[in-house]
Amino acid sequence: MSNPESATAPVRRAPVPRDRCGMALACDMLGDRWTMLIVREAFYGVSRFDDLRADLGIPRGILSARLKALVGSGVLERHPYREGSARVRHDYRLSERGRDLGLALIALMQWGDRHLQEAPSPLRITDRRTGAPLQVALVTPDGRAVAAADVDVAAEV
Amino acid sequence: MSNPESATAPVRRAPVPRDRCGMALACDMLGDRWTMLIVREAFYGVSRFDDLRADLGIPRGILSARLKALVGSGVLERHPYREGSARVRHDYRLSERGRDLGLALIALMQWGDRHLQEAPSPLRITDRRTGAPLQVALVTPDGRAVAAADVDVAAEV
DNA sequence: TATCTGGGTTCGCATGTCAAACCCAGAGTC
DNA sequence: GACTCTGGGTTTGACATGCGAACCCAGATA
Repeated sequence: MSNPESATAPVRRAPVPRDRCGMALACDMLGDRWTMLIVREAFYGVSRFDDLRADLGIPRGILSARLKALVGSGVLERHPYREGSARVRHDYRLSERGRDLGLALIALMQWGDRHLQEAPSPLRITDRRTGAPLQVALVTPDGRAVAAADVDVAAEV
Repeated sequence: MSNPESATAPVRRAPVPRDRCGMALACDMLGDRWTMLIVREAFYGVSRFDDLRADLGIPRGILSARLKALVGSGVLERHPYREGSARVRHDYRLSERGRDLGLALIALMQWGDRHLQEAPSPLRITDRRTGAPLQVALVTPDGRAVAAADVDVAAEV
């Protein structure tokens, strides 16, 4: 990514205002200690209140509030289900919008695996057809990966 | 991404424990209201305490603490600089590790741009050689993008 | 000597987080 | 038809963290 070390004038302001930057908006929505972890669980398929609670060790009140927010912002959907003759209950599953977050989560995971961990993660992300391991990268519209050195980031005027 | 809608037994536990999941570790490090936004500013090249403060509207004490943590975890580096004859000061710039977070940030940005915003972001991420717009995707080792439907996610035993 | 500026630290109050206790609907049980 | 169990919550009150405003400090400038 273009990051001139040269001693030009320092950047004083982000080129994109916060309220028009998708990343900043995403951070506002996902940026707290639990929300990302809840989405991660949902991504793994954990969908029930008590399972989430047990798996994450999150307080009930916080989990309740975060789930409400995630449903409200369309990342999770609340689905009714019944198990045998039990009464109807609800679980929380990724919506289309939530599933689309997968790439960002994987990118974060691969970064964490590279930099924050000694042992490699036990999670394998592969091409279903060939079994080849997959990595997050920037690609051109015809699907070719581009080296970091060839990536240009610039704000439109 | 493989997300079976079928009525199989629900997943009760994440397949990867939190202390061995790069994503969870990354969330522990970056998961609060400000840290990601600070990294975003650094990514844009904003590097000085007061510029960060003005741009983000973050309280001084919090900014100071977050910068310390980010330097401590090796995402930012504190560099001395001097401007003209002024005394030596310090600014905060992405380290190699921090620069490597770029992909995850871009993934998050593109998700936010797609789902959280009406107007497209003014930020253009392009191939320096051809000018083609770039997108985050999963690629095989030889650099070919793989469609989401062909991606398989599974934990090793 | 006084002042300005970048880069902080220190305050006291407001807000958020937490664990534990409580609630509640319906199914099974006696 | 009272009792209890279970999933999925809400309430409560102590504690931690966040916040803005005020203060500090070093060196350059006036």
